[in-house]
Amino acid sequence: MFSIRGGFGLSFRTTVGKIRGLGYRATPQRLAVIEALASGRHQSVDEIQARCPGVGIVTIYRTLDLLCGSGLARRLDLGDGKPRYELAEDHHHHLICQSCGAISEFEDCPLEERLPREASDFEVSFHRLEVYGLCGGCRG
Amino acid sequence: MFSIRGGFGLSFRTTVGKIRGLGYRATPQRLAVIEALASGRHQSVDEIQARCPGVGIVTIYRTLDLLCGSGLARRLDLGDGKPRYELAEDHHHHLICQSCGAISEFEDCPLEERLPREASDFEVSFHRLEVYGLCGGCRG
DNA sequence: ATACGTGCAAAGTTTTTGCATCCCA
DNA sequence: TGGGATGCAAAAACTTTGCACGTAT
Repeated sequence: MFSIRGGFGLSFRTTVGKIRGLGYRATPQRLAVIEALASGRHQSVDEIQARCPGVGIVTIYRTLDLLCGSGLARRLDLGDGKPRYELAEDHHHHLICQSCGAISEFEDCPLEERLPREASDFEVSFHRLEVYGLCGGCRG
Repeated sequence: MFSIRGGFGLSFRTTVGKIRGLGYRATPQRLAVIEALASGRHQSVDEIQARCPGVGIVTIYRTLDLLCGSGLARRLDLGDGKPRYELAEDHHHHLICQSCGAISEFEDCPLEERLPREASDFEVSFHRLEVYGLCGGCRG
C-alpha cells in the first residue's frame, strides 16, 4: 500500500532519524508525509495530502502537528491564507509576488548572525523571513 | 453607536487617509477596525472584534481583506495557528517564545538594504521577519 | 500484552457567500 | 438615487476530537 521508493534527500533521512530519536514510531504514514515534505517546499495541506495517497487527512494533520511540535517542520503563512509546511532543516527564505502569487526561494540568508541587539535577553533558535514584491514577469 | 474618540496615532490617520485615497468609503465600521489595529499589534480576529463592539464579524473579515488587499495591513502567522493582523505602516519584527508563546517586537530591522542579490529580478516591496526562541523568563 | 498510531465519523471553528436592507457621496 | 457597505443566516472549508480497531515492540 505504501510503496517507499529509494533515493531520498538528506532532509528526509535526517528527519526520519530524528523522529525515531524522539521516541516516535516511523510508520508508513509518517514516512509518506515526511517524503511529501521533502519533495517540495511550502506545500499546503492539500498538496501534501495529494502526495500521500491512502493516508487519511486526520493522520496528515496529526503528523504535521507532531513534526512542527518537535521542531522538525514549520508552518508558514505566505499571504494567501493557507498554512504551508516545510521541513525545518532546509533553511531558506521566500520571495512572494504580490501580483501573481508565485513563490520562489533564496538560500543565502541575509541575517546570519545579524540578529537584533534588543534580543539579547532572548535566546534565538531560528528565524523566518519572507520578502514580498513583484517578480520579473509581473514587473513587465 | 460608534463613538470615535480622539487622539489616534499616526498609523490610524494615514491609514484612513489612504483608504479614502483608494476610493473606498471610510465608514464607522472600517474606522473601528482600523482603530483597533492601530491600538495594538499582532491581534487575532477575536481581539480585533472585541475592540469593535457593534461591528459584525463578517464586516471585520471583509475590512481586513480590504486592508490587506490594499497593502494597508498585513496578516501574520506567529506560530499558534491563528492569523494575526497589523497595520502595514508600522514596520517592526517579532520575537516569539517557543515555550510560553509570548510575542515581543523589535524595531531596528537587521535587513534594511541587505536584501538578497538573487532578488535582483524581483522588485522588493516589503518583508517580514520573525525570530523564534526562548524569552528571558523561559530561559530561567 | 501494551502502548502507540490510524481512520472514520462527528463536532467544533473559522471564513466565505447570498441576499435584503441601509446609507453615504 | 445609485452603488457601495453592512448584517444576518446559511454554506463551505478547515481542523480537532472521540472512539474502536490495528499494529509494532
